[in-house]
Amino acid sequence: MARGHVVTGTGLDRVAALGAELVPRRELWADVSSKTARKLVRAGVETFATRGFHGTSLRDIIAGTGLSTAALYVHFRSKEELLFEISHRGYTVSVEIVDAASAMDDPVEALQVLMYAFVRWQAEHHTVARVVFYQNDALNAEHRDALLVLRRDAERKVRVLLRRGIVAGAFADGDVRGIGAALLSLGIDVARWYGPRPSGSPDELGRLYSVLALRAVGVLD
Amino acid sequence: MARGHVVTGTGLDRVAALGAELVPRRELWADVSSKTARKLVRAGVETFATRGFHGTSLRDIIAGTGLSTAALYVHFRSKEELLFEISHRGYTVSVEIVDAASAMDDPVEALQVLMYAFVRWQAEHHTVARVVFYQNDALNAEHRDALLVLRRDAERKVRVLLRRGIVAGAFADGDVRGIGAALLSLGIDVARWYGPRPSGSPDELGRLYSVLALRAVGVLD
DNA sequence: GTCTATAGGAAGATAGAC
DNA sequence: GTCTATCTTCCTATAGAC
Repeated sequence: MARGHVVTGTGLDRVAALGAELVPRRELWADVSSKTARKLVRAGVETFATRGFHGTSLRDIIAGTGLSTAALYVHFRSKEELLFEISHRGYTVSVEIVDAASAMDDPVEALQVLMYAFVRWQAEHHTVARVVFYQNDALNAEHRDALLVLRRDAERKVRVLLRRGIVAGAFADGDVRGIGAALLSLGIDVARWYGPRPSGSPDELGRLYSVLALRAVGVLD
Repeated sequence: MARGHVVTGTGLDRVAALGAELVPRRELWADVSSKTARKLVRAGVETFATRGFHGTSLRDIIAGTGLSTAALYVHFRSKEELLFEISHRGYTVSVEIVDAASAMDDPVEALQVLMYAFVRWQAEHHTVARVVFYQNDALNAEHRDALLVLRRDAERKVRVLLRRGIVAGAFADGDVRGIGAALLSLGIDVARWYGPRPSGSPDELGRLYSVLALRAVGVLD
């Protein structure tokens, strides 16, 4: 590539190292109440991701778990609540990544690390992410609203970071709302297309997207 | 903004004018065989977009059309075929936009016009686009494969354009496959978030994204 | 081409035994 | 906490009259 430190890679190793720290390594479903509930959550993720919430029956979910459909109701109030459990966890992770990256001093580095960590997580957990970001319409109003709060929070924090970069003279002045939305959009959409035969590893994708993020904000180098 | 002709807007009016010509103005469902079939297609678009294919019943579709569920089977072999009719049209439009833009001489202008036209179409027809790009899993294997051919075609043509820009010395050398995917990803995802209360008009969004496309390829200016 | 009526099956959720 | 059995509702698709 041609343009300065943005793409020569020296900085990218550092971004990848810092970003990798922000990607939660703890078992994703550690907070789920019981072992059986976790089994159902994992089965729900797989089936919801491939057939969608409405395309998935209880019998699809329990297939392979050795459980009955009735067992689900011991651990969740409904099929919809199982979906919410999954979605809420995903949104929480996203907000945590945005928070941790935003806490960094240098806005340039913060933006790169944010994008790297988010995209890497989306790629590594693309099955989970597909459910988290593409099945919101199947939730009831209360649950949908709860996630909307988290989403708005993440969006706002990205805009704050962008403004910080502009004030610091690191990013070009511009449409903060539009560019912020585009950056998150880019990251979320990874879950849609990143499939079983991906064109690059989560790390490689994170590196590329961290560069694209800098270019999008018109980093002045 | 700060960096040269890319963002100062002089060129953007020209991009918008050229791009607007590529956005099909013909009635989207003009090719659908009969008036009643068109009515069903339109109803299908609305319901599939809000509740998804599997979340939509035949009774949801026909509600408000004055037709019965049986009427649908006169015009389509199944609910799935109705979805395919919609999806196929959307993919066709996308390929047409990519084709028309790719035919332009200057790769910089071609890329901008491509992004402008595609994003503007996605925003203007976000209801249709939601169905086209987010319900493919509900199609049968044969229909899914037919769309995959069109999708691959569009992806390949975008990569050809990117390489043309690199060879011409207009774009920075780089990860053509990854950046091409990211550009399409950015455009497609508009359909997911562009809702009833959008933050900008389709034209404004197209302009912004045409600038982001240039930045993504590292236009050397 | 449209309707009413319905077949035939699968859906989400619950009852009650263990 | 888990099961089997089942309730009730809703689903896609078809039959047959007009």
